[in-house]
Amino acid sequence: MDDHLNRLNDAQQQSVTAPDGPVLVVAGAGSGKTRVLTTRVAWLLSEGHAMPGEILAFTFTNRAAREMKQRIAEAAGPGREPFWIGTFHATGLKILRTEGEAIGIKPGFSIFDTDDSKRLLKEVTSSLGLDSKQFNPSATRGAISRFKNDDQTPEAVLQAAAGYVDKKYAELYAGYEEALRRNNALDFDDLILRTVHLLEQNDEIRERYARRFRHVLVDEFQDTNPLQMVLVKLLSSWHGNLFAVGDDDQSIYSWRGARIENMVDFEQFFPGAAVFRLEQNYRSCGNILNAANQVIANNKRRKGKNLWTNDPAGDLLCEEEFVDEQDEAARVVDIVRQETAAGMSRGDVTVLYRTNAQSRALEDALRRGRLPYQIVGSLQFYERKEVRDLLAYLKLVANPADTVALQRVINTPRRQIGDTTVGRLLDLAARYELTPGEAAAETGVLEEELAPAAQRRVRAFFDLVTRWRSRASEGMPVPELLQAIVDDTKFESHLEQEDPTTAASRGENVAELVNAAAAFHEATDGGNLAQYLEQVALVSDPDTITDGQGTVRLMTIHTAKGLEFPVVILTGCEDDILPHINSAEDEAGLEEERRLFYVALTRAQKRVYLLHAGRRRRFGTWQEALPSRFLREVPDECIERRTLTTPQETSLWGHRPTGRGAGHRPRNRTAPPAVRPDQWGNRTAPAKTAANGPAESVDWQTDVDQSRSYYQGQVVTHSIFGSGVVARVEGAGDDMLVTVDFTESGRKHINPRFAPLVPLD
DNA sequence: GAGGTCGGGCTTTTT
DNA sequence: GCCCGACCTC
Repeated sequence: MDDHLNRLNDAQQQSVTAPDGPVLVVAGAGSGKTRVLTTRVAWLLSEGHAMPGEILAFTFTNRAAREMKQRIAEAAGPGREPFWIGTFHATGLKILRTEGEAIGIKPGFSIFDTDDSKRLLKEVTSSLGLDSKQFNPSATRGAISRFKNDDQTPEAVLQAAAGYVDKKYAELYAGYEEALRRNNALDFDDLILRTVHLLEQNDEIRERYARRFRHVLVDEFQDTNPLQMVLVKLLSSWHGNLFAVGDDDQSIYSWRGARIENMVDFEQFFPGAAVFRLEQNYRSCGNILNAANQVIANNKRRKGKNLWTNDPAGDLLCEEEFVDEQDEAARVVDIVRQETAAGMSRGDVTVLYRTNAQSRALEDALRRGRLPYQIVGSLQFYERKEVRDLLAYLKLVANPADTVALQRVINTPRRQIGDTTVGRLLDLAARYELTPGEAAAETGVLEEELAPAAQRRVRAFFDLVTRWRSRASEGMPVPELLQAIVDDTKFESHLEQEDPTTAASRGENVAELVNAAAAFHEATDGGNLAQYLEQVALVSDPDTITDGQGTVRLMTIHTAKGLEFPVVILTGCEDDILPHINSAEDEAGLEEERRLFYVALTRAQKRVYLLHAGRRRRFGTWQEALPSRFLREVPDECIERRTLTTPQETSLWGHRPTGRGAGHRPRNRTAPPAVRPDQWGNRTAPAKTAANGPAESVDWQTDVDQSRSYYQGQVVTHSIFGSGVVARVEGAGDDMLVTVDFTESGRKHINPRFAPLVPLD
């Protein structure tokens, strides 16, 4: 243990060994936050302050929980890791599974994810006679989520309702709660909300848990919402030992109800709290840290801190401007090649963006460039239709009351059971207060509304479900059950029939799902169906990040929080994207966007590229874009700026603000860049060598000379776009812009300095 | 009940 | 520019 303590700096040591009572550790980016948390737990254990079962730790992702467990095991020895380390949602669920009946939650309940909730809400909306366009389920779900996170009941919302819309939201909320109850389901927010209610309403249970947890620890405290705060208070109420770690500068979830005040006003919430500050950064080189510090200093609502490092200044940051998002994406491919040629592995390079929609152009370019990549988030494995369909079968097996799952699968694959039949079936079930399966099993019920053929088909379907259900209760392992469902439903031929072109890859996803279930079965030593579904419901994007060294990773800035990478490429550094157009109007929104930019910068250890384009496709139409205002907040001495602005180009894509860029250009023009000219000169050879070897290196000066020789009608190749004909050459030297009509990709504007154009003689 | 076509809306971030 | 849902026809 001493060994572990001695490796910490003073501030870290003091935090780790803080005496009982409330403790807040303000931990800047890269200041060893996780290390302090894990060492604190190991220290509590080794000093005899707590047994493993008496420690409760909250994280925001399963990945963080896993990492924490692992590190504690290293520090405290195997078998000593606490049992209660998990996300707020997983911990709430764990308590509800054992104690939920005290507040009327029936065993075997389902967890509804966002998609399930929206489907359910859609039904509720139309049953209230409302238009689901005006009250679209996404927006309604968001509103209900906010109500729940503020611990407001439907009745309270109704009382506070000012106008028509608010009143309808209250009705929808009430209807949605009722529908959840009928489906014996809880949504994400319920996992915390209901746990809070359970503990508030039941003195015995609250006391039992609060006494058990001698020490409660919370990671990413700046992201807690009011409800989570209440939960933390309840569970730490007996011993009063709360150890919270966070960074107000990294609070980026206010839209999800997070209250930065929980952290900023910590000492008011917990009088007598000890506060420690970690300001030494061990992650980023000096220039990156300097840039991040200067940017975040523009925020007014913060506790204020200044991160410092012993590390050298390192490379300058690079700002680069492109004509459009495709050029930007082509440059990303270029950078990856450059970095790998310089000794990085592809997994060391991470591409970040503000919105998921931006990933498309990047993916296209990476695919064309034959660079293996991994998208973390957006269309995740568990969001694919075929996967969700099969999971819905499992959900229905586990919870007969789950009508959302039922409607998903009753006619997938086709069973001649259409919307009319399903509607009648659900009506009957509701009328008799039975589950649809029970209604089908009852003699005489289906007969009331359904034609004989429909009765037969519905019964045949529930016969299948009942068979699977009894196998599950006999203890059939989840992977085998899943395989039985795939076989019994002839799922593979259903895929084939639905779309032959995608059947093969979707079939692989099915196989992958069975594999994943088998992995679960092994890892959990024969975990049951309910446990499997829980685990699947609570996976989040960051949980799926692998350490695969061979793939470039792409993700949103939100997803990247808490991670670090040697090289970060932040794309779309443009006003209306970062800061996002929907957040830029008020000061609070703008400050959160700035924190987002700050989070992106502070992920990087060695190098940062900040890319932006002059225009971008949005909803199929081009949209002009200006460089992000945050770029101007990065001090000139730590960044190398490469912008495209020349008079000629101004005419190319219409009105550009005059004067912008004038300050940067002389730096570029008068001399080769101050840093890494070798890297800027690196050029990737066209496709054939690019795929199998390191990039061919060309001297900077030679490259500039070579770039003078483009002429109209010349045939050239480009590593991404293939071959094409030069249509126009504008500018010269560093500012040259060549318009090329590519055979496959159409017209593109290329700056040969950024993207290699090789003449074909 | 199935399969096709058409039009509208979508893109902020997610446990 | 794409996806989903509404609507239409067989």
